[in-house]
Amino acid sequence: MQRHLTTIIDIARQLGISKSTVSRALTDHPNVNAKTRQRVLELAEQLDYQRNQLAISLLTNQTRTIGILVPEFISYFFPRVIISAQQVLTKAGYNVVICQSGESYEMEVSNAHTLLANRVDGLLVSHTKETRNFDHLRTFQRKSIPVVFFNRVCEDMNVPNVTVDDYRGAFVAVEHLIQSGRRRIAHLAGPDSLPNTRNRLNGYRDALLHYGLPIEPELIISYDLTLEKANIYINHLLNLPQPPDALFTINDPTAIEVLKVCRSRGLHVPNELAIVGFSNDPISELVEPGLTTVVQPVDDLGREAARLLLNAMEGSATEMPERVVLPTQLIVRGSS
Amino acid sequence: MQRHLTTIIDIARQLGISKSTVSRALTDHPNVNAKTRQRVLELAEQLDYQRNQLAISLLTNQTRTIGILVPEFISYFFPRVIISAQQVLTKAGYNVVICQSGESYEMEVSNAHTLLANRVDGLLVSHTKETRNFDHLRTFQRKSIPVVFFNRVCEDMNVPNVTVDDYRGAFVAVEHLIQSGRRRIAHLAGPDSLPNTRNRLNGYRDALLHYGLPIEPELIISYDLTLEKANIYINHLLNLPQPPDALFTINDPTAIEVLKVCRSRGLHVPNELAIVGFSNDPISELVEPGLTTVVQPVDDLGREAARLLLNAMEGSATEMPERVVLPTQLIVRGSS
DNA sequence: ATTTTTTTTGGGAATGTTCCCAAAAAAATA
DNA sequence: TATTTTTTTGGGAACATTCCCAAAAAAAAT
Repeated sequence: MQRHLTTIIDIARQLGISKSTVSRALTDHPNVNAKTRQRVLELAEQLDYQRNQLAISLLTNQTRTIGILVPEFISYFFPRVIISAQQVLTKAGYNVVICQSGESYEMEVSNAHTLLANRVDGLLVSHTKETRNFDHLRTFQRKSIPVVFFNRVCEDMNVPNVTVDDYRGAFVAVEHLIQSGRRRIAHLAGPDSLPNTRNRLNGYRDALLHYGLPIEPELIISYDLTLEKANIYINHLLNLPQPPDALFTINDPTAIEVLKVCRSRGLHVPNELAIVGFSNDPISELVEPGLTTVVQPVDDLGREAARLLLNAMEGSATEMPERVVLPTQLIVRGSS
Repeated sequence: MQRHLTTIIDIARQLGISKSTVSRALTDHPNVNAKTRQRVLELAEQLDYQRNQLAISLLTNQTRTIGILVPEFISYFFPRVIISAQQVLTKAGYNVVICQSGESYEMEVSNAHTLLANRVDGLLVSHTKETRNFDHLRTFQRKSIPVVFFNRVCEDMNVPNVTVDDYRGAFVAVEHLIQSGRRRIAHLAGPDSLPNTRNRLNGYRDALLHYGLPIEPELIISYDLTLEKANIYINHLLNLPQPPDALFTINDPTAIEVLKVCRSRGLHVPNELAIVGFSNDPISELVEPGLTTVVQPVDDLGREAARLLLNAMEGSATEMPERVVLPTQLIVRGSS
């Protein structure tokens, strides 16, 4: 594997000039003779020279690369956020490296180390559902590499973050169910470790309280977001002596799973069971009946996260870290 | 931004030994006193030292990073392929950098340059629908950086590639429609620039020929994969004086779009129009009726692509480049 | 023609690491 | 104790680039 890529020195040698001059010609530095620049540019083109970003990064101590660390990107949510963040960052002249941890804490730590070793200039992160120890991310902070959380945030770390208004989204969703006459509203919640799970749960609780409905512990189940478990719990809820007349789920895939179970049990949606999801996956408008759900502004989320990171990297990081909460919105479809 | 990260030299100085010794201690080199190693390791931990991968890569001329270049990753397909490729590559000790070009040729070229400047050791690529000139990828070849195509391949370039059996998949899909009594089978095809579009089109044609059915040019429409266009063409087909009784589409999202149009026009599926998609998106089993489709072995695709790349990077690249074609399979659901 | 100014060029340090070679220290042998 | 062998250490080159400073060349001014 003795491939040799053209360097600035090769060009200098062939032209009988110094590497400094070549460097200047290649970097649009003013102090270079027009004709010399021309010759350099031509030879560079001819040898298809490609500047070695590694050497430059080593020297300047910045890579102009930012890392994005997400738990997964199969679902619709993260890819969309990443794309919109990437647009902003690319425009600002940064490269983007994406790592996904497959919801595994171990993988997340390993990815964090890789990004650190590769000297990213900043980090955008949404942690796994398993993550409880944030040392691997604090390391970035300690080395003063800006970190911004989005969607899944660690409130203990004193860094900027962007979330959607999970509490309000959940409140409005449950309020809608109550106002359409439901009285036994179950909630299939996510893992307790995630702040947005907790916020949605609080929204659910407060909506019930606000309308004078009892909070029944047997109607609240938190689970690990795997569809197998979802299935078990959905059936468990429907088999209760007093089954719920509505089900509010932590996300749309779960709600779709509920829809499938109802279909297989011959339960009519929404007459016998109303369903409300969360996130407005594209699937939610394709199923029959359409799924009532809470919209998360995915594009804004990515854009804002990128903006906060750029601020932190380029601006003064002394102020109180900015925390953005984006509004959510209920979309009512056939399932409720 | 004068952050200084701990280096091997800081450790050496604090311990009053040379950087060579520190380096040895840190890299598990045998020629180092056990006690010295211990001291180095402890201090490294304490200062949370992180080796600078840039410096190492510069020195060794390999980054142990491989680039994955895809047109998009919103759809289900690419994320899945990437994840399975990533698993293989991670296990082999490589980092993975993912770039998405948003189906834009310009962005693809720019991404290719970035990856080259960052000195990736290998490239996994599925090009955009706009890509007709492959110079930006040939550059890798010229610099003897292994390239492997997957799914969307450039047959002119003499590199390994992995595809699914698009021809056979399409043939079997259309055969199934014919055998269930359809006679006017339309095909909504992808852009001509993509080989898999062409292969699927050939499969469609040959199936018709094989069963003695005429090929009607008015029933074959290629389009650019945007859903807005899909909508227009679907309506166009259904408005024909002699509308089709079946529609075979280039992919599942398109087929779902057909389903939606049928729903809004009150057309019964499959009685009045049978629909067959391609790729077995998870959505396809959630819609009503379930979508008949052709399964692409996404995980195998990623795994094989990674394997071929590892071969090319580590093995002898002299032989004829390997080309893998993975089998497809028809899944019949309610839409046909 | 000489001096001053401007433009253009070259040399060398610096970035953080590994690896080779020589030197020093320690251990083993005579 | 002296010599040989083994273990451990240090010094410096190399990787590709940028940037500073000085030197050379060219142009302008006297």
